[in-house]
Amino acid sequence: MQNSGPAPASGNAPPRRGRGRPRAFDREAALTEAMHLFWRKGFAATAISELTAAMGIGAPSLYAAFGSKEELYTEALRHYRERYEAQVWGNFAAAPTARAAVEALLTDTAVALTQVCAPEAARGCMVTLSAVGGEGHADLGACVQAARALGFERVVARLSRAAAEGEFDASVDISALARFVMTVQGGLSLQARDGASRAELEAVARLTMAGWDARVAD
Amino acid sequence: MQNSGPAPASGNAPPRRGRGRPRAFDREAALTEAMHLFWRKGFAATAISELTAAMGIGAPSLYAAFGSKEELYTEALRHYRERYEAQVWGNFAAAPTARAAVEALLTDTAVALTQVCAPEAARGCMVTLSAVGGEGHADLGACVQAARALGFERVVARLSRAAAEGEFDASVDISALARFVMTVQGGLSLQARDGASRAELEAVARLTMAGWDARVAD
DNA sequence: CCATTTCTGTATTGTTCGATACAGAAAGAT
DNA sequence: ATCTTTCTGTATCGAACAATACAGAAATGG
Repeated sequence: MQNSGPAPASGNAPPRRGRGRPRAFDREAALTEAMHLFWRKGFAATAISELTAAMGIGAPSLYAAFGSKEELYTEALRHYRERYEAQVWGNFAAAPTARAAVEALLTDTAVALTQVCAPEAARGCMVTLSAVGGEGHADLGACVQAARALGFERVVARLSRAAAEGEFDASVDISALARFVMTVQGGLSLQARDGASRAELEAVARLTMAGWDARVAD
Repeated sequence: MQNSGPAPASGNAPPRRGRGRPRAFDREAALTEAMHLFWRKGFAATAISELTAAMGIGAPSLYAAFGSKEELYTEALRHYRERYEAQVWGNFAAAPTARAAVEALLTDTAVALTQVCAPEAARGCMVTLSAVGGEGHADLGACVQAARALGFERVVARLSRAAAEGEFDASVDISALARFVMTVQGGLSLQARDGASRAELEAVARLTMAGWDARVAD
């Protein structure tokens, strides 16, 4: 039952082909296709037959390589985060001030959510919009919820540091401000899902920063 | 195939019992249970067997009364809006200024999203968080998307009126401001789904209004 | 070479899905 | 009372679901 793949990613310097017949498909490419499908349709509404068709493999290959539908979803989620996280959080982490970090977060989110990668690509963040928790898969739900909580914690940490460095005074409610930022950031995914353009989302980011400036002394 | 119920809700002064055996269950009560289930689990992840169990009826009664799973979802959605819309939009409509209207909208949304009605009730707005469009049901998806668009249009209309009445000057980008408000309002559902409290959501509403004040001359 | 190991494609497992056929029950109509 | 109409409960439909059995193919190790 447990994964017995050929030491899936233990390093990668020695490709370390196992003994038997080699896998005939690119595991990462197949995972990307699965990610796209889960992203667009969600967990429950995506059938194994759709996955195998999109991944270009048979069902036994899918189960041999990924274990189960749940494990495949978990890996697809990890793949998604590894692929897109830097796009949204990279400038946030590098910004010199908390204000610049939050502005970068919202602007980069607006850009990331509106770049069309595929003709019928999913719109909105896979993590933000995932409803897998309510669908009766508590473990997967906890997984995406933890991913969402991480974003909030990052903002809280950055704001705490800014407060310690005197970027704004101690009267600012850091938790409330962080939640405000994450509320907008999440809302951007909902807007993107309903077809909002990049310019429209960037305007939302600007208005949010106006709210920031109204509350935080520069 | 088409609904042949006894003139379902043509008025209600004459209960207007049809000819045959009377229905043994309360249609509205059953619809409420279906709404709760769809709200919590979504369309695809809710099985007919779960619905019949929660509604306390057999499958033939469900199909006789509601037609199909899709039609039941549509009715549950209508039921949801009829039941909760005033709670969120009532004060918005009655407010004397656009600012008061938006503030009421966000505050009332914060309250509505955090009032627990049932032990394991769904959290977040059924319309905002519905992913039925991506699940492969384009018609239902268009239905919820239209419901979401209506909120945006209401805010645009109120802001346009305010601009015409001179509440703020003509340089304000009404569409952008409305989208900002709806982005926050949607984001509140995501926060509520992840367990945010009423006080936390109300703090987000306050920060949003600070942003409003920063952009709009009073 | 042959043995071992692992993957692939076909076919199929048992289960659950959404939706109905059917017979009996409960009402109005006459 | 009898006929007609409509609802209820059981039992079930074909289709689709997630997951596997199995035999053959393709690689390594000896």
